Amino acid sequence: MTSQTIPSPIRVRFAPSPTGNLHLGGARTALFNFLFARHHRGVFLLRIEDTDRERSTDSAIAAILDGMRWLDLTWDEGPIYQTSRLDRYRDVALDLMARGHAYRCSCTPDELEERRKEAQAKGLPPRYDGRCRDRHVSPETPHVIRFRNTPDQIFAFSDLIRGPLSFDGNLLDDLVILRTDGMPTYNFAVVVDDADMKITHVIRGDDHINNTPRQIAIFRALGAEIPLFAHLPMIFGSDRTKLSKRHGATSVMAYRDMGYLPHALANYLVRLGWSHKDQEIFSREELIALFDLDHVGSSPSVFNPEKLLWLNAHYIKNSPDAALAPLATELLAPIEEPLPGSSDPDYRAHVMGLLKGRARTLAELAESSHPFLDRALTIDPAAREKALRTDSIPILDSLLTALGSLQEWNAETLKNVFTQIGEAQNRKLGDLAQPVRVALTGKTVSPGIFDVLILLGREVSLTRISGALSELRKNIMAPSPESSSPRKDHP
RNA sequence: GGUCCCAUCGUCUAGUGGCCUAGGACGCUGGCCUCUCACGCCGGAAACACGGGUUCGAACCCCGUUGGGACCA
Repeated sequence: MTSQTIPSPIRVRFAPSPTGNLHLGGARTALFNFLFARHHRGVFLLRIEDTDRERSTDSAIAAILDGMRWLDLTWDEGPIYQTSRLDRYRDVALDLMARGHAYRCSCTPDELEERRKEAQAKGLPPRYDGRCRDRHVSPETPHVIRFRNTPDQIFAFSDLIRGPLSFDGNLLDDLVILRTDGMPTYNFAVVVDDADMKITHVIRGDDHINNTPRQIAIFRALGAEIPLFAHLPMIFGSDRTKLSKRHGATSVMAYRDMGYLPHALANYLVRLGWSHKDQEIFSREELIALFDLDHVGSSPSVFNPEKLLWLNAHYIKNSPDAALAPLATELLAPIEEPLPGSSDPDYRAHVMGLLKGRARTLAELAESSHPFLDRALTIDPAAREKALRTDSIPILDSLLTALGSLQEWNAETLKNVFTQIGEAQNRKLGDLAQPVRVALTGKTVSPGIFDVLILLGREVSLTRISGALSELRKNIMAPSPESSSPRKDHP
């Protein structure tokens, strides 16, 4: 709403519960908060909501921080741990009680459960009946502290994404704010924190929409400034239910391990819900310059791994070769015997330059670079079947001889050799290139054949071609099966 | 069950009453390029959930229906 004044400076927060990895939905919420803060030159703070001691773990905290760092979502304040603020929650609860906004309740869980069942049996909503509201409960008896809900209140607010929303306060019951063990409940801790931390905009998942009226009630009782709310729609899996492991990897770090670039993921995530005209590709700077809440949509979106893959391929293609090399190296399968010179950064960058155009992930990039780094070559059986057949013997044989006597090993001389032999044997370039490609790389797919020959160099190229040749000849000598029958295994 | 949210191609979305015989992107698909695979380029199929209003005019505003979803229990 343009009529609302935007407080300045803007302060936002990302407040995950450390019960698992940073997942895609959380990452997008963090990203939106981050971009909003940067765009408005505000403050982005990170708060760890770890009051659920049963489910919170240190490893989850570490995983969330790792995910945030990997995505380069730097926070300005925090991480602030709710468990370090327990005294504060208790003080506020006591203060609320002193001012009549809260009261002690000694109803036991069993009693509550029994009354809930009764109410349901009578067709009544299963709410707390307010039994302890005006009863004196001594601080010595085990008790919780409940918030005293004021009747006949209307909770109306204008969601920055959805517009005006209103809730009937009579439907709210007296929620517990402090448990028997002194731990604050979720809605209470959030409000105390947001008030204390002077949060101006609460940007969070819309699974919290129904919590908002209760939270506003507490803000009011506290006499605190009520922040503006922006509820982001959910991210669904392909079956339009909440994204979960069933839909594939959901943790941000799993995408790193699969060879995704952090900015590719960020670019993908930001377009889930937010848009800027027809633009799909955004640099980080553009995102900060362009992002705002007014173009965030209100309907849920379905996670589409194919599009993420496309974006990742785009960013790989546009990354500097030298930057790619160390990233791909992390995902590289073990090398048996390094090719001479293959650890040289310039050589590695050169390999990346030739391969990055056809890789969609860093993992694919690593996989396709293996033949250029390891002397030991694994030939893909399907590739062998397709391109290394008996009729490629004369081709490889002449090529080997001609290449072996070459004075200069460069694109021009290599091309000449292929052209001459092609003409002599009445074969097209493709007929020659494919067997050579498989002999050199073990795959039917590779960069241009002359690029491969040059990259590998004379010695390795000739060795691999003659290796393939003798392998073929061995097969033809053996009591060979028909060409259509399964290939014999090689020792 | 109660409360709340949502609804444009399969998917992400543009669209804020006339510019819409609805645009872009992923995916799919036909072709070009070509030593393979990609990239790139050119083309194609593909959507305003339904019904009522409001209006000279509705994808856009209102109501309802249907369908999804979330939260609480």
